[in-house]
Amino acid sequence: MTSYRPYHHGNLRQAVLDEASAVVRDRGAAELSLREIAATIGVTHAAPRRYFSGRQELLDAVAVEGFTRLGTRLRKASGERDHPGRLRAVAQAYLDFAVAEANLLELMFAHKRGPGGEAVSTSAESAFAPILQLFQRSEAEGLLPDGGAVRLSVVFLATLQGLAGLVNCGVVPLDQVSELVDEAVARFSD
Amino acid sequence: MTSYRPYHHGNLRQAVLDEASAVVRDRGAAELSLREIAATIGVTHAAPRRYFSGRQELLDAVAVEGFTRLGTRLRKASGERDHPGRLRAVAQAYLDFAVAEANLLELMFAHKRGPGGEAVSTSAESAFAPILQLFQRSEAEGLLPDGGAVRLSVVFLATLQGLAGLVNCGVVPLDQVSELVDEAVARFSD
DNA sequence: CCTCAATGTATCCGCTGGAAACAATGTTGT
DNA sequence: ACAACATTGTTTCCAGCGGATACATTGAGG
Repeated sequence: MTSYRPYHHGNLRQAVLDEASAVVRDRGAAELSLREIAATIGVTHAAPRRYFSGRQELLDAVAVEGFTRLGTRLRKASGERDHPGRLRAVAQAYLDFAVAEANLLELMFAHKRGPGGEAVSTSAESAFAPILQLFQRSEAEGLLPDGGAVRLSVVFLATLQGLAGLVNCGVVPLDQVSELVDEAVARFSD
Repeated sequence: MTSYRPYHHGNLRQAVLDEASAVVRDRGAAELSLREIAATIGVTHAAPRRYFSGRQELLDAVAVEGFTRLGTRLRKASGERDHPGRLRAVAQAYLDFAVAEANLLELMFAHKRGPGGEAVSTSAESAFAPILQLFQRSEAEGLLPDGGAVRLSVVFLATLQGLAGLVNCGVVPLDQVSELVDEAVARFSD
């Protein structure tokens, strides 16, 4: 007997978002097709439009979800005892995420965004907050020269994101990540 | 009198490549359409296929051209006298390029590549060679602690590329780039 | 001149994002 | 209980895309 499928899905928005995330993870944002996602869920290609006004908006939502998950990981990692330990843990968490979710990271840092793309920017700032707080705390504890915690945190973040990008586009081999992370941490530990 | 258009274009490959570069620069790689490019040049949409077997191959060619231009700029900038000066000049050149060619940079560092994508990787390595040489030279001149010039240069490059990414995706405002570059250079000057 | 390779054209395919009119289903007020 | 309304999914259309193939035009070499 065929399972009965009601006219209303009940949770289409989340189903579409989940499927979109899966497609991005497995094949990248460029391969994402609204029609394919709808077909996978078992719904007409016009149905998802009730929740996402277009392709770009769906991609933005996937990016926001990505930043939320990244932020959670960074926050968990920023609780080590000493300054270099915190940097190391955060850097490791960042690159673990970046390598495991290469396609998602590319989407998250994509230049292009739809109307309402501010949501992506604010979710990005939230995700990066733990890094800023880490430097501010270390500064307050006297583990760092006074002043410029914001600047330092941004440059540190840039280093992590840059490493992630170089790894994911093939310039840096995976087996060198660990020693490069060590070098990066050393640059921000004095 | 209407200019006579011969059956054979004479330089179609270059014309397609130039137009593709212009589209990427102005609207981003995602907006690039083979048909539109062909129409702009005044040729059938199937004609460019004689030179680029598909869309991805054309994008790869645009990326290679981008790395070539970036490499030229970096090489020119790496001729300053002292180590911090060289870092500063290279960093400035990198971010100038990144900001002016945001869409192109995104394509250059894109995860996805077609068959024959090794050409992109090798052109990237060539472009980055000046940065590696810069650190090796500084090390040889005793301006840097011995060992790890390769690691240092990769992490420095990552910092630059990361800053570029953060600026281009809107996380870092343009008017903070200069002071962030200073901070980054300071991290690699001891 | 004739042949042949190179280059551009014409035409077809399936797929995509998007828009609009329509149908089925819940919900709410009386 | 029932009518009016809002929500949600369907159907049907469109133009554009990348790609493939068969064909026409051109130029180069024997």
